[in-house]
Amino acid sequence: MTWSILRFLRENPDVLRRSLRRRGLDPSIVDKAVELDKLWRQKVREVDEIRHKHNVITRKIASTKDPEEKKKLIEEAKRLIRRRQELEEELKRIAAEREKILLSLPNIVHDSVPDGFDEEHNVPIRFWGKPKVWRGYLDRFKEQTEKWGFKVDYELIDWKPVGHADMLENVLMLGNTIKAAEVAGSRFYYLFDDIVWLDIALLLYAIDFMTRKGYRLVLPPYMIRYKVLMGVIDVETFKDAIYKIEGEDLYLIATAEHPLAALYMGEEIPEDQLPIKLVGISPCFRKEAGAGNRDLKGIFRVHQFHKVEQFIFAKPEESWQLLEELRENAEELFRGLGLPYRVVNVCAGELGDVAAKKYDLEVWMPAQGRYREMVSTSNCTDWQSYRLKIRLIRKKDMRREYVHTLNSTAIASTRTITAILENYQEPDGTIVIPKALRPYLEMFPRAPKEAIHPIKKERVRR
RNA sequence: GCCGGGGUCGCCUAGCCUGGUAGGGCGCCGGCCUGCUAAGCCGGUGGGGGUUAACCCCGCGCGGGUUCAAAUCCCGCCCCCGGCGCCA
Repeated sequence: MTWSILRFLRENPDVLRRSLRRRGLDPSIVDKAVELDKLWRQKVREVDEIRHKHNVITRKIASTKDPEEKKKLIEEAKRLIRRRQELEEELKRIAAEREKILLSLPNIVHDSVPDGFDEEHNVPIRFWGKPKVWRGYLDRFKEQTEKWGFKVDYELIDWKPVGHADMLENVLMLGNTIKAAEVAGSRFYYLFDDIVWLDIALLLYAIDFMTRKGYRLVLPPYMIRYKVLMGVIDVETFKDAIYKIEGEDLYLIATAEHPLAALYMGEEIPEDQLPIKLVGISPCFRKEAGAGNRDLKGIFRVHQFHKVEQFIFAKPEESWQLLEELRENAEELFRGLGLPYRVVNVCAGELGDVAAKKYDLEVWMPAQGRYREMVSTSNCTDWQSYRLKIRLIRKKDMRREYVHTLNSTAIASTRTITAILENYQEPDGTIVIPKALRPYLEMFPRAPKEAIHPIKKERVRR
């Protein structure tokens, strides 16, 4: 048994208490868990003892010829069973309670994660690019850069860029969320023509990049079972994000991360096969139940989008280095797109139960005057693999350990489109297409090549 | 969806009819032996408890049931293979 949380629970529960406090959660749950684990072990001993007695008698019955003697032994066995059943019932109850509390424990926060309970406390660790800053947002910009001790070169602009939602719907007229709301509800959309090409080109760009890096391309199931879902997410995410298929034990995936993590569930991976690096492509379906009215306009926060996802199964001793690799891959993708970004080290209170550490990559949005999340990169250590029973076998002594799982966005289509709409906007409403995407548009005669132009009123067609 | 066959240790397989401590092969790990990496021999190779020793419990797709005793018999579910039906 090498699940990190259980090990600490028995050997050094203070580590767990500290981790929970840093997340802003009540550490007393650790005491309950320690108590239950002890009680469980004691009950296991009791039950095992009586099972042993019963087994001894049962074996004796098999080898006893004398019918009188046999009858006596069977009576004896029946008596033991009654006693055993009571104890087993008790054990079952305790085991279920223990299991429940163990599975409710969030991952152990890594030492390098900053303190804090909201995104104000996320710590920027790196800035890249030359953001376009509208004069009116200069103070805000400095608040998000210089306050953290970073001197970020920027381009001051006098015109205020149009927001991505207006750009899409009213300037380019290549999106229709009004009709989509009638048809499916808010946070849905119709996209047309050049924006669809852009969506496809972004996905191809990310797939091309990741597979060149040696990541294996995967198209996973878009629906998964409940038990798989519970292996990869916490209860909060479940409530906020997950759509259920009526009448079936199936749930729409919120990200390819979930079916990718489950690719090796219940399996044992020889350590020399690790790390296993995957790049998945899939639609993502999210309820956004906790979002309220945030980002209600446009396609920044929507119920469905396409995403290319990085995923790694790793040996524990390699996972922290691989987290940096995933982050670097995401950064390279966004540098390639020429979108100015910063990377933040997400604070303990904003991590979510699954991750031990998380980086967000946020792109500067000129029309909002804010850096907004485009990518999330997490090391989930053994939190998912314990639940999904994904282990590695050490070559030296055949010992089994839980693998570490890591995931990161490569490109999320609609969100990246919003970033392009604001960052590549010209004063006249033209959107210049990032050079990195052009190879993926060239092959299609009707796809845009260098720019997307505002549609003139008389040509509008929906 | 219906009918039939199947799911046993990392992989392959025996055991199931006829209930009585799950056996063999491969691979892997450790050791022995041989002047060499071959062959051979011995042990180990699922989970849990345990003074981590001895030992014990659990484990044959999952969950129930019958029985002193279930891989084995019965019921439900999941998955795989074949046939029929349906279908892009």
